[in-house]
Amino acid sequence: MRPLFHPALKDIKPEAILYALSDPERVAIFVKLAGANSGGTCSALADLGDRVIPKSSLSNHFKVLRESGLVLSERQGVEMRNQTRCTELDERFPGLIKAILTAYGQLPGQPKTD
Amino acid sequence: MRPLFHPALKDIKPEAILYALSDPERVAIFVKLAGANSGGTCSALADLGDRVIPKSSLSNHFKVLRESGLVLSERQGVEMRNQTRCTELDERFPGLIKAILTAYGQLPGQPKTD
DNA sequence: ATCAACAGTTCCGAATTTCCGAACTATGGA
DNA sequence: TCCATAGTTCGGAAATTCGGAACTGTTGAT
Repeated sequence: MRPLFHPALKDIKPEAILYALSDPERVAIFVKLAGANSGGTCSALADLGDRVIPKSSLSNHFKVLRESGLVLSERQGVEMRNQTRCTELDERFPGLIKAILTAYGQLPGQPKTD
Repeated sequence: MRPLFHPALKDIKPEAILYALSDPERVAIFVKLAGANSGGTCSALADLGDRVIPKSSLSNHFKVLRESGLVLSERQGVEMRNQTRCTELDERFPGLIKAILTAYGQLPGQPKTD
């Protein structure tokens, strides 16, 4: 297994962020991670309620999230610990993540007003 | 030629906005439109400096921008007048467009601090 | 040490999407 | 009417996405 790639903060591209978050499944995953109710493992995030994401697809989603700079993944024993890079990201792209999650009506702790 | 489709404000989906603006060429077009230095016609926006977008591709870009709700197009004689729907959009998704354009370092009248 | 179980990745083929040249359509002017 | 211009649609090659099956790496049990 080749080592997981994470871009340095300065190398994070807005187009990659927008692309990654233009898929509602990935948004759902990212939001759950940001909420951090789960342990941040992949399999804990597979269940979307209406559908269970196949694991190869899930692995792909995480790859996209990771390589866009949205998520940090590190192996911990047999499983993968994932966390968002929100704090860093907000430094590089102020307000971006918040505005996106708000648009999706998914900003944690903020009820949908829609 | 079938009539051009524009979504109603309430039907605009964040995923469509993000997808549309995850392509740097479309962002460049959108920024030029927002700046409105050009007349807003398609052909006036084809020249990106480093490359001229082929017209079928340009037409496709406008379709994506239009159907995502970012742009309003109306025929005026032989040409097409395009304008952004920024004001409406900011009502529906507060701060989103601004945050995205800032991330791209392309907010009109705002120099890149990068 | 070997084996089994499990989390996640990689491989690869089918289906979908993107890209763009060529053909086409609509409008206005000579 | 015929031509020029602005943009759309068509169609096929190339690239991307999706997901099942096979694989890898780690842990725990025997």
